[in-house]
Amino acid sequence: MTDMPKSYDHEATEAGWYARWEQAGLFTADAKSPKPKYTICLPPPNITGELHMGHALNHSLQDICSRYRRMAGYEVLFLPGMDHAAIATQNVIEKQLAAEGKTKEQLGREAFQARVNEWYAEVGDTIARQDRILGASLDWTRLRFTMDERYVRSVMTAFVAFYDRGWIYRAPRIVNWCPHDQSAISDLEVKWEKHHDTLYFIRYPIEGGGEVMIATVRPETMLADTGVAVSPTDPRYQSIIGKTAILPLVGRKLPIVADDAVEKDFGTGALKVTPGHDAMDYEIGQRHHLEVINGMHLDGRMNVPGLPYDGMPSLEARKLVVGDLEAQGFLVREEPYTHEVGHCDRCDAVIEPLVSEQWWLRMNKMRDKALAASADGKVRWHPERYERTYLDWLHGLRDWNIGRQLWLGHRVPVYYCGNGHRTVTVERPAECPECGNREITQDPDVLDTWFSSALWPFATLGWPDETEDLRAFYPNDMNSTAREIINLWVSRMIMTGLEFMGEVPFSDVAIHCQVQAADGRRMSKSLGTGVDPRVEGYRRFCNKLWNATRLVLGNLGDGAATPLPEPDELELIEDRWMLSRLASAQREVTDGIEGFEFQDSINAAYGFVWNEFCDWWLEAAKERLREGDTTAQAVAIFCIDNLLRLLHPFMPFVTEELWSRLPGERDFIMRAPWPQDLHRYVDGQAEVEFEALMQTVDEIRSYRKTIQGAPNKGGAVKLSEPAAPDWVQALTLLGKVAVLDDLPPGRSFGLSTGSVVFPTVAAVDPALTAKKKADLQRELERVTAKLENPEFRAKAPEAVIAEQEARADELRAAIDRLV
RNA sequence: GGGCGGUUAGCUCAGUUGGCUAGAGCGCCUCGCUUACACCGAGGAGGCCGUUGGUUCGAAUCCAUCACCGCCCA
Repeated sequence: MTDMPKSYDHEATEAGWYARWEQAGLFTADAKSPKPKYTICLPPPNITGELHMGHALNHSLQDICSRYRRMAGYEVLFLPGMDHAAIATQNVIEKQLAAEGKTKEQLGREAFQARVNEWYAEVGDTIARQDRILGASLDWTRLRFTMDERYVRSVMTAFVAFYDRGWIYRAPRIVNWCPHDQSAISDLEVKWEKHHDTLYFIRYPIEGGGEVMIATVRPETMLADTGVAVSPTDPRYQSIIGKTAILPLVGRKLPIVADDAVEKDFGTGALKVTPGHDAMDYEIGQRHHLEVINGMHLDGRMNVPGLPYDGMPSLEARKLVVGDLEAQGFLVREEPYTHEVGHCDRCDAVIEPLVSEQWWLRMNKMRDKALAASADGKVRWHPERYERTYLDWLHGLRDWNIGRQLWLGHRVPVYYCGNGHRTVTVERPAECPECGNREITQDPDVLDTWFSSALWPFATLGWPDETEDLRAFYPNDMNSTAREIINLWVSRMIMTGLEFMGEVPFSDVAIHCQVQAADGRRMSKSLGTGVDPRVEGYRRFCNKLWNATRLVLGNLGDGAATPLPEPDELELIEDRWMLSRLASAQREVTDGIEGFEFQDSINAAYGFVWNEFCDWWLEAAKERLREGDTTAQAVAIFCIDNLLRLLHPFMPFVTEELWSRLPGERDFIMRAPWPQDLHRYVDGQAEVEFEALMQTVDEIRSYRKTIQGAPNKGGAVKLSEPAAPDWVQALTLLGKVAVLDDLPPGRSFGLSTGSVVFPTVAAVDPALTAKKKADLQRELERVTAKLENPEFRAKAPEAVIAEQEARADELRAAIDRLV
């Protein structure tokens, strides 16, 4: 028969295929190919650990698109890569060191970097292995890492280009400071958490008499206060605007100013202004020319020389400050207070807003281009609603703090000579171009990791060099990402792509749902859910596919070469129906992929294979296959050939394995053309007729089950119309009945196409019949009521009315049959 | 505080422009080891589609309100 095992063994069959694909160079893109190009640059996973289920899903989605496009005739580049993820990696390594009782400072920069390199190598291998297990058809000959020499050069080039445009500048600003990482981080890297704190009410005396009460959750920051602000429309405070308050514990004079930013309803309506340690206060301070005092060191300890709190961690200082305020009579009361506190996304430390010198990138020009590109429809979002997320963020976009004070990352290409001249060049200068001084030092700051990621779609292809790859594969076609990455990454790629390449980096952005897929297996919601059930559903489906193929191959004999008959040569209703359904499945699967509705694709393919090909056609054609009927063989092979190709993007391994077992010379399935030209097999009449047959079979099966202790075969059917030979054959096999002209005695039931008799004396469960009848009658009443409503008749479309009338007739007939 | 999404069968979710007789997979119940598959086949049970209103001949689908959950951004 066949050498195929009885069930599909994933491990045995999958292990070899990836290596064979790779060896055959099937994933290697040819930049010289005359075919149309299709490019996806894989979002580079952070080299911080193994891939998780979100990656698996995302990589799979991109692989589906890549494999589909290859089969559809495109030259596909699916480019793999990894991201150095400076701040995240630094944290990972620091945690490892901490577990060993060490710190990075003890190690020193060089040893730390060596340790990081080891880590990159190890994790990089793991990630690549996982992608191979997943089956992702990535072009490993083009693997990129954001710390590769060439990539670093791209990053430096971009920095210098921005600098030369005058968009990069260094300035003090209030930033989100992570005291643990000792670095500024961007707004997007701050996560907000609810904290239960205390709101302290403190009175500040006013020069010349009186006082003003403020409320704060961070009393220690008052040591850096330089003003008091009230709302200009607050009647309570009109009289004190312009006066001067005296800062308790310190004695500093604080101008009292009026500013719209002050919320009258919060606290006392009077705000202590600490421009050095609060973003909003900083803005108020700018507007009123208040002094900026830096009250904190970069490690989070207080910087208040001359005061007893100097050098204390902030929380300790807070206690002491509150105690002193109380002792000196300035503290009025305390209230419990819940508010949102910023934490570092990477290390969870509480963020301290503070003023620091940073590198900034001016975004307004790039922002405007990105907005225009969106308005012109150059980038399409799937689902569409995410375009708004992108646009909203762009509209409120401010200059980007691209500097970080980390040990890891791309060091900014900014050099200073001994005389203090600044040079910004891709390569380290040997001497100062201005004064010839040879004492050159590089700025210690590194770049935000997203700065380098923003260049991904073209830096991976060799930019700034005009490489063959860059010409062939830019712009990319699709970018697939999780929605929380839209602003961090996608928006920035669009901006840099427009700026440096003059074109959007990709035409479509697919935002995948946050559904988790289990490691190592391609899956979707339609194949079951949850982690284990999913793997389970996928496994079952593979097995079903395996066995359907096994059945066909086991009965093939010598008839394998029979060509598929033309549509008008097909005699049997089930064959015509089957090929018509195949054409329809091809359409749905294709439309689903093209339209970024992958779920629809998978559903269509799954439903076709299981519920149509296996459950109906194979069951009806089994007998013919056993007898060596060459038409049945041809239809079977044709269907399997096509459905394997339709499934290949979703299930690369099992389809490749089964394809290789089909008769004839077989190249790799992933090089086979995508199924097409099936339209001529569409046969609406065959579908209607076969559906009637399926309904008849359903009725027979259902009646059989209502008879207590009924055998699962036997019985006789008489059709009301003269029986066509192909109906007789199909009914006999599917309904397990004899089709006769004269029914024998027995228990008789009405069918929509005739009647059926079972040779039994056993009783029919009366409760079952009664319930069925009641359901039908209730339904009939509803339909009748609708039809008797004159407004329905007057206003509903003709087709709907006709539909309801037909429905009523059907219900009446069904009720009659039950009697 | 602003924005977005979700709330449908025990679980996880589909339901396109309102016409639904509300579906799927898993789970559950009954029957069946029929020579592709028990990783299977057959039959079934199970839902006032989160709340309250509104528009409409007709609402899971449109509008409004509320409730709870989640995410993003301030």
